[in-house]
Amino acid sequence: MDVDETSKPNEEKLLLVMLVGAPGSGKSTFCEEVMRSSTRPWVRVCQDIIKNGKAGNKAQCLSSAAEALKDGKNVFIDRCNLDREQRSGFTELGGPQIDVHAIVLDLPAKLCISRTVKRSGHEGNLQGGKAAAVVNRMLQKKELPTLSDGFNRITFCQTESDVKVAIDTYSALGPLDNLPYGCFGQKSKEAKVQVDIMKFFKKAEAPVVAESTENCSRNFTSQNNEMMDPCNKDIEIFSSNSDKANLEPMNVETISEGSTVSHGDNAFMGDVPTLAFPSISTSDFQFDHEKAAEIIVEKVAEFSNKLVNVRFVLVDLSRGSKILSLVKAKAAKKHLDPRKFFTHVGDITCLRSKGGLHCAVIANAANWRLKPGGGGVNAAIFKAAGPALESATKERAELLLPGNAVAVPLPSSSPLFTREGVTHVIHVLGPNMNPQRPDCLNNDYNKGCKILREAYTSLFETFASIVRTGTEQKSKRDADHGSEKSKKYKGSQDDVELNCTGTKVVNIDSSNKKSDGSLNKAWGSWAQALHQIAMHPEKHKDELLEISEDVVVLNDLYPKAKKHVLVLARTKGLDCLADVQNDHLHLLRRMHDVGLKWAEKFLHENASLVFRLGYHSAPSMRQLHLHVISQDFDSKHLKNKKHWNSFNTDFFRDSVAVIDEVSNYGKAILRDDDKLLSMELRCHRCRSAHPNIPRLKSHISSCKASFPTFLLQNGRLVRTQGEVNISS
DNA sequence: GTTCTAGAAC
DNA sequence: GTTCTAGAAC
Repeated sequence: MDVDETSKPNEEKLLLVMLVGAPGSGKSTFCEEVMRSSTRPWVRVCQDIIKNGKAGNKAQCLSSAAEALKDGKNVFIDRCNLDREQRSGFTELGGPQIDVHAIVLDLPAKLCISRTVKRSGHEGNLQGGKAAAVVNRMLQKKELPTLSDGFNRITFCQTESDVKVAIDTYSALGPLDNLPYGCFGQKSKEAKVQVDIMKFFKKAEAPVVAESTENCSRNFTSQNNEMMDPCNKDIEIFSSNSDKANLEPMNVETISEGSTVSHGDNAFMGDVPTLAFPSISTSDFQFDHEKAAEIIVEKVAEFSNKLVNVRFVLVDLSRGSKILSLVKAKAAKKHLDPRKFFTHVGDITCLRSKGGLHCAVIANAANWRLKPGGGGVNAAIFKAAGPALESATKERAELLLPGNAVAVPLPSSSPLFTREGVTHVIHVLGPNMNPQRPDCLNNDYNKGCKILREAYTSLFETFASIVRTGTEQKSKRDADHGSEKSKKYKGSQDDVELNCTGTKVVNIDSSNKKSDGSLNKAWGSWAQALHQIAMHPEKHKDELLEISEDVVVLNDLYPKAKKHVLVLARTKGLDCLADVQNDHLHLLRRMHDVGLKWAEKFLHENASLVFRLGYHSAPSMRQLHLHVISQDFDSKHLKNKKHWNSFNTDFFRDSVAVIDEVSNYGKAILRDDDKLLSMELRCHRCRSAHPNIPRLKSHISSCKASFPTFLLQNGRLVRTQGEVNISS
């Protein structure tokens, strides 16, 4: 308790009392209770109704408060006031005859949410699941008031009985009674945002219920509620204020074999999502250690600033490792927070069992084919993880380009999962300087450093995305998935093999087998429209925007955004992305150029649009077509989850990436996975999750967040100049 | 009661 | 791909 002696009793002073709390924390009730029994005259200034019963703004509240005080009334400021900005201005109303108090209703988020969701007809009109999202967002951004903000007295209430006491205190204040100055009500650690919010988002609830026994430790966020908010992940995780990271100090190298991470008094301390990673490219790939160490430290510094509540651990088997000592020295020099980044000597496959260090995510220095074996870390991880990792990897991707990373959720059958608590392995491929291996850069360190930076960026971003995604990445339940899948493609069960409706990521060996169309029986009658147009454009002149020898352009019949056109290849037998081979590179580039031209034309008409060009991994309509689609997704035709996810998950393959992959590997990487299309609905800008399509659409109609980094890279988005893309 | 999803038919 | 609709979710 921090009592200031300067308050004097028995002097007639007015009070300006600011309520601080999320919706549902009981601010209005507080005011009402006090006003009911107080002998002082009170005025409640409520932003939700200040404008003739409608919501007003802060300025109106300020002037209304000032007026009431001038009138000799005591004032409650009944609005959330959760951040400094919201509170600013009100303390200035205080003075010799006016004390300014704050009552912080810091009740459990769960309680606020359930109250807010339940209530109807509240003045702020925050109801239903949306309210849960709002409450969470507010609580994550909250900045508690301090005396230095200009308050004479602050009362913190963390329980309903605290609130009751405060109500009684203020109710009992007669006109001549004054309360002592200072801070009251012990404030413990920052309240955590409620995990229960997930219950408002159906999909997210499912894994918890259905897989709690099987997968309990996969959900590392269960011990870290702050990671769970699906509405505001970016703000939480990419927050730059790191004061939330209540991590215990942990010195570099204090964790070595046999040591145990202390759990301290912070419930989630022991389970801060941690990424263990080996040094990429310095072993078999013979990358220069000095340069690699520089890049590691640079990238860790960058990401540990961006990510709150996560840790990075560089792991190497040997104590005398050159790369470890280089990195340690550079990290110390750069004053990297040893709680967020440290090095560890030990086997990356036994971090918990032998090192006492729980890392939910480990990185693997993979090879481009994502195959086990070889040696070093790759062989060790595949061996330790068992065949489960191999099949799970196959399901996610079949090859990896240098500079890229791919996350693989580890099936619960894997020993790495059960023994070490590893939930994900992130395969990452760096540059290669070893002439014995593919893609040797021949000591071109300009290129090499660039790729290594990309590799770490991709690794850390993938890690961040796993942490953000929390429970949604659940392990594959091996048995039922495949059979389920074949049901979907009626009429084609017998040719599962090669066309783009095949079951999984396309097999590398399969790409050259098909092409004459004879194997392609998967297309229903309704799927032929584009094919017909491509074969006989002259019959469809009215519907077409452009006809040339190799492509035609048309408006999508059911546009999923304000602008949505298709660039349709006219090549016979080229039905989908899976059919694309090296020979089609020229066509792909041409389709991209035509698509760009149209995007630019639309941008000329409406500069606020943003376009993305790409292919569906498994299109519904026959005949290869490139989607050119504006990112507003403002369309009555966007009706269901599949519509959304087909444009906003990895199912959508950016044209630029496809061209890259085909030129490097002769084929495009496909993410033809039902799971992608049924993923929870997330805003493509701020990544917030939404329980259904109408809610999502209402959110995206006003979301102004900038696009996620990966979309800003490599020209994936097409927009008017001045809106800068990150080039990498 | 209304809203929303998801499966079947086309 | 869409439409229709039963029934689940709210």
